[in-house]
Amino acid sequence: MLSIGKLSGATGVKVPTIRYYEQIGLLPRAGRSTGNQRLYDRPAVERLAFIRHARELGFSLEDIRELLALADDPEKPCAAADLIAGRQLAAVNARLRRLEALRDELQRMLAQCTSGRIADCRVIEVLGNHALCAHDHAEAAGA
Amino acid sequence: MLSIGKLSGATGVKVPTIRYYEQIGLLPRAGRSTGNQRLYDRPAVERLAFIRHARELGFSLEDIRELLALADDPEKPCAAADLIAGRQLAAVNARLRRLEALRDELQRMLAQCTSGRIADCRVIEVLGNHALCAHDHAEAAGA
DNA sequence: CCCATATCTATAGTCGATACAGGTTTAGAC
DNA sequence: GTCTAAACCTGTATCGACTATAGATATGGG
Ligand SMILES: [Zn+2]
Ligand SMILES: [Zn+2]
Ligand SMILES: [Zn+2]
Ligand SMILES: [Zn+2]
Repeated sequence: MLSIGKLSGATGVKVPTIRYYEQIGLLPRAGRSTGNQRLYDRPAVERLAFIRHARELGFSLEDIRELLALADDPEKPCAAADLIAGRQLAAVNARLRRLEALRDELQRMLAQCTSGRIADCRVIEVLGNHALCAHDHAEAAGA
Repeated sequence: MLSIGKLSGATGVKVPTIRYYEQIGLLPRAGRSTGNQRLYDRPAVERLAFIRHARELGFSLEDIRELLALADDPEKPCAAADLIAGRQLAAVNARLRRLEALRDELQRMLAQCTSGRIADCRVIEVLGNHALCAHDHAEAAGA
C-alpha cells in the first residue's frame, strides 16, 4: 500500500491534484491508515496513470470519467470510447487550424515591423485593425 | 456617445465582458448618463476593438494591458511590443507542436481500434499505457 | 524521544469570462 | 402622460482544472 506521496511519485500527478480528483469523484475514496492518511493499492496506481495519460492527451475530466466507467465494463462494445476519442481528435484538429492561422498572423506582423517607434509599429497597427490581417481567425482564443 | 449595448454591437464584445474589462482596469471607468448608465465615445470603441482583436490572436489580458500602455505612447521604441508579440508567437508554436503530437496519437489509437468489445479497445488500452504511444506528448494539455 | 517531513482539512485564488438575482432607467407605442 | 418591454445597474456565484495557503496532525529515521 502506498501513501499519497508515493502514489504521486509513481504517477507524476501532484499530491493536491490526487486529493482534488478524489473530491470530485474521479477517484474512489481512498482507504485510510490508523492515523487517517490515504492508502493506495496497485489498481489505484493504474487508474491514476490512466487519468494522467488521458489528461496529457487533452481529454477533459468529464470525458475521462466516462472513459473510466467504460474501462470498468470490458464486455460492452467500445463504440462509446471511440466516439469520445473521435470528438477529441476533431477538437484537436480544430484548435490546430486556428493556431496555424494565429501563427501566420503573428509572423506576418512581426516580419513587417521595422522596429522603430510605437507610432510606426506594425504589431500595434495590426492589433488595432483586423483589416490588415490575412485570415479571419475569429472565435475566442482559449481553445 | 454610445450605450454599452451599442458598444457591444459595434465591437462584438459582450456586455458583461465590457463591464468585466472595466472592473479589472483594462478599460478606463466610463462616463455616466444622468441615470448612471455608461456612455462611450469613439476612442473607447477603438480601444475595445484593439482588445478584442488581441484576444482573438491569443494574447493574455495582461499582455494586452501592456500593449495598450505602449500604444498610448507613440514616441517610444516599439521593441517592447515586438517582444510581447514574439513571446506570443513562440507560445503558439509550442502549442502547435504539442497539438500535432496529440493529433498523431489520437489518430493512431483510433485507426488501430477494431471497434469490438471494450476489453479489446485500442483507445482504452493506449490510454492505460503510454508505452504504446509513438510520441512523448508530456506536460499538461490545457495550453 | 525528537524533529523534520509528510499528511490532513478547509478555504481562497488563478484566467477569462458567463450567469443569475433583484432593482433602476430608458425608449418607444399609445 | 402613461405603460411596458427592453436595456441597464450592482453584486455575487459559477465554470475547468487545478494551485496555494494556513493551521493542525501523523509518520519515520536517528
Ligand atoms: Zn514593432
Ligand atoms: Zn485579425
Ligand atoms: Zn475502441
Ligand atoms: Zn502517451
